[in-house]
Amino acid sequence: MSLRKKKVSLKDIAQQVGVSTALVSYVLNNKREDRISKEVAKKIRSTAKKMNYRTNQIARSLKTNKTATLGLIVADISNPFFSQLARFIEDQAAAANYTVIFASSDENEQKSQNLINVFLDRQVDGLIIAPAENTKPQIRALQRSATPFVLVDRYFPDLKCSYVALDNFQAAREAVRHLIREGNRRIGLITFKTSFFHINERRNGYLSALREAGIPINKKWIREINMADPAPGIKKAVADMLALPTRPEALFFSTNMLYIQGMIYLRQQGIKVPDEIAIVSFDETEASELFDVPPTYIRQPIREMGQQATRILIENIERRHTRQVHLPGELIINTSSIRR
Amino acid sequence: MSLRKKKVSLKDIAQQVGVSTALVSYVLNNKREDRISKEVAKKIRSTAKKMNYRTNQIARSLKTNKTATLGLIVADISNPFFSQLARFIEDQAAAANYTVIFASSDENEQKSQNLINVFLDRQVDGLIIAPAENTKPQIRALQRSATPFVLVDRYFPDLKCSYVALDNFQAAREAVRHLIREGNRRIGLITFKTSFFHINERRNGYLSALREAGIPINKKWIREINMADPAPGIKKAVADMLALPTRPEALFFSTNMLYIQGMIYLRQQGIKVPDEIAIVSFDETEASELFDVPPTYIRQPIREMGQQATRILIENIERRHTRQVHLPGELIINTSSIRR
DNA sequence: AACTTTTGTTTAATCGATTAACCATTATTA
DNA sequence: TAATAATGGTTAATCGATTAAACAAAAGTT
Repeated sequence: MSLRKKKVSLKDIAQQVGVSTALVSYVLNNKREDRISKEVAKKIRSTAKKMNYRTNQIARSLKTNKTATLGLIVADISNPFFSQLARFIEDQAAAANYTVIFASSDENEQKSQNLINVFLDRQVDGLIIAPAENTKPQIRALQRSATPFVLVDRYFPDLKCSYVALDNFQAAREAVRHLIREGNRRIGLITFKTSFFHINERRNGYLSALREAGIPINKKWIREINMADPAPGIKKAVADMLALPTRPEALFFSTNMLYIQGMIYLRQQGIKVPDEIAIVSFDETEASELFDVPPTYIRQPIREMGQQATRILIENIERRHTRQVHLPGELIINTSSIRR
Repeated sequence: MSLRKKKVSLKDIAQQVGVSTALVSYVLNNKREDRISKEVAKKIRSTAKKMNYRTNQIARSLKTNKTATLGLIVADISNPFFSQLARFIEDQAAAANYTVIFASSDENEQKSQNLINVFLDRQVDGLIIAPAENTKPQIRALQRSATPFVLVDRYFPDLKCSYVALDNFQAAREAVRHLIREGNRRIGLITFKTSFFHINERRNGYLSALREAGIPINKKWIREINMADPAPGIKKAVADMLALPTRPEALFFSTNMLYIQGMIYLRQQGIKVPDEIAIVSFDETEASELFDVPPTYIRQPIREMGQQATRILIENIERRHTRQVHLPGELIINTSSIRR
């Protein structure tokens, strides 16, 4: 039930020491060190410490017009990909003396707009955004604002702004090429029905790999799952494919979530991977450990993605320019795609 | 390569409309509505909109001494328990017009102290903290500061401060009572070796349930895993117990992580759950779906935890007082603990 | 001795919004 | 009609830190 204690300000220290606030400010910020007597500096520092002084960042920000804060908006914080990404971004930002404040748009357009506004109101120095679906107009509006930003993981190809993303096309093509090299010709694709560019690039990579190998595209082997309630869709998609007269020998899942749900179903049905069907997917999670076969998958360079996005943003803040980065995925080959 | 545009301020609007900044402020904050002519108010609002004005929260905060921001420090954002918790806290805070800025201490003492400092420097109105191990001194110091805070999930019983946590003792006791009711008498415990009060309460609940049933405690059935690198420890603990001449008929895992790793091992060894060994654990994750038997577990009321913590904090901010809340866990009974 | 530098510090404006107190007008009332 | 109240607004101080510019005193230079 203690009364609210007032925080110590520069003024308090100045009074205590018997100098002006200006001097205190100079000392505590290590400015004009040549012009300040050692003893006074020492005294100021020690009283600041004694009085437990901490800079009021709000006041500093108002004057300097900098907050040393980056805003991070991820699409879904409950997705391990994003929580890892957030962590790397935080670390990289901290190394450059920035704090990250972050929030999740939960793949929701309205929430995304709110968050952008909240962050702008708080005068963040810059934004890192993994944009939710259909938020292109929001990003376009952001371009007209004063605040630097970088997209990450997802982007809009016709929007000229900075971003860091996986080269999804080449990653997916690599994955499917691998399946082809392993002797599979009937290769199914399970992906989301979406306007997301990055997801559709995965499909394009799949198609490209088939075409270059001269394998005809079979529409029955391509299934697009509704994002709203994917679980039953995935089950049905896999079931349908397995029931085809010419069933695929291999499946490419375009996201980890699709893969997990697909595997759960395959296991329920007692279908042996890779003997009856070979599998390649995206990303790793601790869940994969629970299936008996170690998965072949595309590993995204999450750390690098976070680091680059942060670095580019900070560069942007200090000196305006845009930069687009495509990072390569790495195909990690494991049992799930290799038949002996 | 556009030049940084200056943001629109109250002054700009005032000049445009030809009134004082005070008036603009009153209008935009809906204050003194009775004393302001409708037309002027309308004009101010429309020009504000036209000029795309957004309040500079930094300036407002400096004057009002409020940031409308809560700081949330979780122990490990990659843990789904915490990412869910974060989400509920965010929602609840948003409903009360607070923004949450959050960060993860990664169970690291030093990082925790840094984050507390960073948040205090930014003048958050209050803090919600899931404290890392050995951070009691930090929390004690926080008590002496001006900033209200609430602990969540974890707390220090000898520290008189607000917190919201599960009643871990009773939850664990309930779980073990259930195993006893199901006819098990040889019940093993796999837990962490830690100074965390909440984890040790789970052990106490286990002991209490055995005692009240008159079952003697067997130290060989209690294993404490090193938190630093748990996976091999868990494996060994389970293996050792299974190798005992009188092996337990049931196992109580005190955290979800222990449960997952334990199950992986049991599956590898081809041990049937619950026929050969009954299992009860803590928390649910999507991973549980991947084991064939639906788990019996203690469900924590995460939403309520987040909501209450937020509500109590905001109350704290507005009118100082402390409050301790213990929430009950709910035992969800499933196949993993029921032998037919 | 008169002038210039250097040294150590202070003054005061500023960032943008808030808000108590004040000031004109224009009704209203006695 | 004079005093009072209501109406619609403005003035100016303030939050706490930053920083260019000014200033006084001491030290150096010619």
